[in-house]
Amino acid sequence: MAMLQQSSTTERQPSVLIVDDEPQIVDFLQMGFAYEGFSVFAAHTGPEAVQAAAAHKPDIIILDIMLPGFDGIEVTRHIRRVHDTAIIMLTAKDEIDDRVAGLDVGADDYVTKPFAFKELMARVRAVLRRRGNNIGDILTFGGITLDRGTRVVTCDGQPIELTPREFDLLELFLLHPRQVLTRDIILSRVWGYDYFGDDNIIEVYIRHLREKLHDNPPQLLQTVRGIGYSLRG
Amino acid sequence: MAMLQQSSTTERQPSVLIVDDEPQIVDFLQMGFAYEGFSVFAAHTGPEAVQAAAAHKPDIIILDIMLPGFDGIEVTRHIRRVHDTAIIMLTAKDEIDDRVAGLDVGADDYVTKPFAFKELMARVRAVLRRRGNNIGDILTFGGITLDRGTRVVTCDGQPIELTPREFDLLELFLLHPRQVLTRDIILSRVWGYDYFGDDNIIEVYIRHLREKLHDNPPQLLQTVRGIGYSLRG
DNA sequence: CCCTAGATTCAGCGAATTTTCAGCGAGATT
DNA sequence: AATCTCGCTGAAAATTCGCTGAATCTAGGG
Repeated sequence: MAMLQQSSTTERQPSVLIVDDEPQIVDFLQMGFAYEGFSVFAAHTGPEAVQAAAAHKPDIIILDIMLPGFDGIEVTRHIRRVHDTAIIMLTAKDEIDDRVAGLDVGADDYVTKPFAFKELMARVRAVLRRRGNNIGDILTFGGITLDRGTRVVTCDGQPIELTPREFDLLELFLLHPRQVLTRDIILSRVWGYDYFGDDNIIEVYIRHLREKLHDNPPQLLQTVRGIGYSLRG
Repeated sequence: MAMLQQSSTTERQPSVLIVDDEPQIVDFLQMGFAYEGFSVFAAHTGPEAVQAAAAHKPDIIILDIMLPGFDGIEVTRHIRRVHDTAIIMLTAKDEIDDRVAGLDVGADDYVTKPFAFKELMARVRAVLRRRGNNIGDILTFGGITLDRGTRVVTCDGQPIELTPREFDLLELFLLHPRQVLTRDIILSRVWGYDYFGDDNIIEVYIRHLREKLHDNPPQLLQTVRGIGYSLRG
């Protein structure tokens, strides 16, 4: 899959430390967070995690509660002793008892495996927001403002009502302004990698956005014939 | 001196200024206050504190009495000369003599280190309440008032009877006004991490709240289709 | 044991949203 | 200019989603 470059207009890059002994999970999360504009650190064991937390002081830590030898609860205790980083725990469904302990120790939230990345991300934002760190919560470009917390979108100061799909699509463009997003990428990011429908759906939704953003003739959302679309000033 | 308080119809986030030269303490408090819904400012030195107090006019200041160079007592004098902000002093156990001086200068209360955050928070609420500013204990938004201490809720001045679940749900929304709360987050915050029931339960309780708050058609508790709900003006 | 308040489940309805589709027209290619 | 590709458009069809009213379940108090 093609790589996307993160917008350089973002204020500060938030950072995340991912701790899990399963490489698959780490990879999966790494891609997701990188895509969302986080700088990503990873650790596979408890001691590594504690060390990485101290070294990098990430904004948030995603921590599997089940780590061999030195589990998530221990790790949380160690980290919290030194630095107050936001922590979200990952737990399997059948480790419910562990969750309670996790929250007692001071995790800010927990997510049960299996989970959708989107949900994890929503919780990450909620936790960061609660701690007064609403990094990357508001996206702006050329008169458009999109608030991921309140889901309010404005165009030249006027609030705009968007459906969920429209919102996701616009969010994608705002995350990558000026870049040309191919149809493939748009489909997989907004409709999911397992979408098998007609790709005319993109044209339909681009039209909806253009209408609602009064982008006629198209200036903001430009067509790149044969490739895809691009958000320009 | 009249407090510079905003109109009571506005939902207002209480604010706190934390002044300590130990980053660990600052971080610890920051986390706690943010979690309790305060907006948090921090300063590490006396001059910084005076400046921040003037700039942000926080509802309350948590002030370590021992600051290098320019100590808490000086800071209190400076601040009090300009603005009548509530102040709680932090003192180490072996600086007890300082307490007297601290209270003379006009701190509203003091807490000795080490302390439990819960205790500090209780004193903060007490001080704010004593000053007729029971922010943080009482959540309000758009005509709704919710007292976390007495669990009394009023809507446009009229008391409203809520069941425990209804109360918890409304409290969650009042803690995050304007934010869109996803169904997942609502479920886990109000029903707990181990709730695996039907998520239609949320709709049922939203309906109850809307009825009791006379929110019909829905304005306060708005549906965000496909995502969740949001408390708006 | 019954009664009650509260919590939860459930199925059907209607509206909002998503998806499909066929025809049209602008650009590109020859 | 003829042809072809690809994106645009309007509208219909399919689907999802939240709302509702009522039934069921549960725990606690009399």
